[in-house]
Amino acid sequence: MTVRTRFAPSPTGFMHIGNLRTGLYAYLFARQNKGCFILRIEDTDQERKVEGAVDMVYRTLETAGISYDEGPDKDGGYGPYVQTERMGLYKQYAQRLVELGGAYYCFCDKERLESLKDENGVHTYDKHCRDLSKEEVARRLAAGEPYVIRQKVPEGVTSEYDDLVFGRISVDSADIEDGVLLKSDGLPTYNFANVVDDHLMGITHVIRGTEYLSSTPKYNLIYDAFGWERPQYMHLPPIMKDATRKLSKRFGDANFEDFIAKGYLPQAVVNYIALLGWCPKDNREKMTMDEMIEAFDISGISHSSSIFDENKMRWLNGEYLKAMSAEEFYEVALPWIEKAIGDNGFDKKELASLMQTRVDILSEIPQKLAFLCDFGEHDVNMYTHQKMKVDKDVAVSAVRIARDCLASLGEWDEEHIKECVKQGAENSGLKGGQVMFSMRVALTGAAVTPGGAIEMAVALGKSESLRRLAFSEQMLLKA
RNA sequence: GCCCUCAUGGUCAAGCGGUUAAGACGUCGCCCUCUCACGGCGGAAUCUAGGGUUCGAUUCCCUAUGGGGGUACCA
Repeated sequence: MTVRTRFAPSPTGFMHIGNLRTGLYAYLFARQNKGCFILRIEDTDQERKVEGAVDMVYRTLETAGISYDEGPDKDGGYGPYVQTERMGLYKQYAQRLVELGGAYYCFCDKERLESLKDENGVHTYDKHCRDLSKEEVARRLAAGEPYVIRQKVPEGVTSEYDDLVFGRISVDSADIEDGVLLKSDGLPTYNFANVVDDHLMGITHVIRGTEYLSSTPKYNLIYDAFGWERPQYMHLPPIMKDATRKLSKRFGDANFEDFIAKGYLPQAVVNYIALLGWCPKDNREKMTMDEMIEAFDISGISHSSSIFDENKMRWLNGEYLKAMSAEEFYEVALPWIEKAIGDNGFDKKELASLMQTRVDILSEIPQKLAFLCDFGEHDVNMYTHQKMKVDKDVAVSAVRIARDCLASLGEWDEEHIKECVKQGAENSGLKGGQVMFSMRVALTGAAVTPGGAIEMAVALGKSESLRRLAFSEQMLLKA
């Protein structure tokens, strides 16, 4: 039998990491088993619906590299794939379930339900309408009384199933309420819509969060009442923001698109979230999508929740950046480099190579390149380096030496500048390091720079370098 | 309250009756070094508690504690 899994997000805002991970696992599992991965939009909650959220689901899946075989825009014969477009179905199936003895009409009003609450404010339906006679139901229906359709949970049984990750889950039917399947407005509750849709779409493996772990026995009873084959279940522990709070849509940073905007690579984010709650047999961490499909296995899925750690995701992103070829990195870094240098004619390729080992996420680039456009008076204390025996006075001569020898230099590249400065240092009796150090600070006006003196000189170009050296020399003299 | 479920360093985690309890992030120290990175080396840091079972429990069972979820005409 072909494996069919589905991802069923609600379009209620952006897609956070936890949601995406659920979709990712469903995708990995389907691909690994040469099965089908289906996208279904669960938009029955009109009140929480957010404009444009459906498009965002498409966009997110696409940039994350998760492709689906069937979905609203990709009919596979099991459509429609948007719940609001399936509305007619549910009432029909609910009525059929009544006929099959798995559900019943209920005419209880809000007040009566309200009065059922116990001291904890929890109410359990007392099955008041469960045994209404056929005639009475027909009569009240004909009279136009408002009604809901409730699940008729069998009494005195234990509903069990074997979850693929958590093992056997069993719940006593006494603990299962006769819940509403079809609301008084004729629309289905999630519980019911899900069962009907999953069955009709031929879903073989239901993959979703643990919030459904303990209600799954209840859903299984519906499958049973219909005489439908139950699917397999794979419940996934939640991703937490900290020890006690789940990641929520309000925790803005958990938004996939925000991470991309912050300069994370989609594949790095996807790789990281795959690792939250799953560990491959060989403990690998950096994996391509194909490698994940290959390595994915249920036994490696964790049973406990895990805390989202952006720190580690940063590191992983840095690994991806460092593993890129110079050209690839240049391409992704370019927008950020341009942001940093504006219209100035610096060599962007050069700058990119400076940045590649120095950033974990692309958004760090502008700050690290700030020295290119921001130069002027700076603190002379930066010229002090005890270990190397550099102080303000040594720095003045060092900077002058550098300026003198570089002024007449023809070829402005790493090799020539290096040779030139080395020679200048030798002739003057200063140590190479002393000149380099002073020159680097004089060129940038910064204590911390993304590279050494030579690299800074190359990045700045000849005329700008000489201008800055002269400026710093004067500044030191005056100090 | 009741039901389901989880519990290894700060974090992600391996482990599945006998281990010096892996690895990674972070952190600290050292090396490299003109600063910062990169790279290399090294350190500190973990089995929630109490009972069982067993020759032997991190591992199996029970209980407690703590966390998460459910208990809706939300999903």
